[in-house]
Amino acid sequence: MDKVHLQNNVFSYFNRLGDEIDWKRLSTPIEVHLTAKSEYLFQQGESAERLYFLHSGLVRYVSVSGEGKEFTQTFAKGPRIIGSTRSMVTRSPVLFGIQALEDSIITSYDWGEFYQQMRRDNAFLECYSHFLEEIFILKEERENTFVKDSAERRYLDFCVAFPDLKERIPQQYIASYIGITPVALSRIRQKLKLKNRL
Amino acid sequence: MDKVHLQNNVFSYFNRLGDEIDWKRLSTPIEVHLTAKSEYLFQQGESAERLYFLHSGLVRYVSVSGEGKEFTQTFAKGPRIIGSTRSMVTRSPVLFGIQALEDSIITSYDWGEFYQQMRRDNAFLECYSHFLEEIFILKEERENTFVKDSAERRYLDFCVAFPDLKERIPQQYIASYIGITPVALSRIRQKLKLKNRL
DNA sequence: TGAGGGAGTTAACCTAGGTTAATTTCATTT
DNA sequence: AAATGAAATTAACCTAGGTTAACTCCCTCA
Repeated sequence: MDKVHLQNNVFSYFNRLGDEIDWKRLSTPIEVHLTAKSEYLFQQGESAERLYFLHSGLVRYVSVSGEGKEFTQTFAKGPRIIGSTRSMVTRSPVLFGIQALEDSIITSYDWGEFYQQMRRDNAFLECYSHFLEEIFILKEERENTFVKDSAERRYLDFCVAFPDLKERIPQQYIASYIGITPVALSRIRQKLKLKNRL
Repeated sequence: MDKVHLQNNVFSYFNRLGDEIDWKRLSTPIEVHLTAKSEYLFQQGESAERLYFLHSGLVRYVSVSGEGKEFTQTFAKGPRIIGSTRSMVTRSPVLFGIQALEDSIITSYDWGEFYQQMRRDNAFLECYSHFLEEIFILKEERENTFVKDSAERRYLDFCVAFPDLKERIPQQYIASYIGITPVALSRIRQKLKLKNRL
């Protein structure tokens, strides 16, 4: 599990989105983070101007409201880029923390350096914009779901979108992902159970 | 108001995000749309794989739920890029229509051709990714607002985010932007009025 | 073995916002 | 000036989900 090997994982992930990236440009050092279950990679409010890559494991993005209520923005399973685009780009504190739900292997680069070194590489930029397109589309879908759908519908959608996660993570996190309390989710599940009995 | 002039508007808008774009690459023809107040540039469900630019005027993005309820995703004032990133990128039907709230001058390019012609230009790609970063960040903020804030809070935020629009557009569209019914918005405004009397 | 302690369930009550419908206000057309 | 009609307000009633709290399962750890 050396750094070279991990770095190659990251490269091949990027290469899947658009090939011929000239990785020789990249000299900024990779950093390794081993984040154990329930620990935080970084906390809300810190500055996390790094490009993180989740090699293996499972995390959630959690943000806490002024009144202290937790809200799960999303879940992410490796292998996958993670982190806060907003914080990287605007050089401002992150609006959410990243918590490991299972032991996770994560690496990171300083985004400022990474971007400066790679931004003249056309293949990289194209790949970066495809990544942005993708996360934008997901956010747009999520916006729609909150406005148009009931909590019950959102729960059913969650079960389709993350079929394996339903068993793997505590129910309260699912509730906070669909934007309701654990109590309300329990009620909904109860109702669904009765409905399917008929 | 000839096409050359309009095209220059679009170019200089892009150039503000990142200069030195080589516009000589671009040969796909620009198209002009004059969309009168309350008319649609395109309707939900159509294919709108074009890069639109709103030169002047005001529009809203409207999507209609299965039950026939309207929801306003956002408002856009010219000059600004408009359209559906999702539809452009995934070549799928748009999930919302664009309706003019005031007479608007809009131009468009076929996105497939535009992108093919410009994608080798580093300055353009960089500028495109900055655009994507920006719209992603806005969506993320909007996601947060729906989960964490009350409708009253969202209304107050709207008034700050679009100070001029409060007077310019019908209240029902504001309601549908913050995700509530016109009746509920009216109630909230009433409550705020009383509160500020004290 | 048994004593926490967190996660989920259930029930009772509360509240924000939805629904329907009546009323008013204002803008446009004739 | 009258007539139409859409937009906003208000009131009465309803419902989804929040809040609090009691109760039950585990699971862990001593």
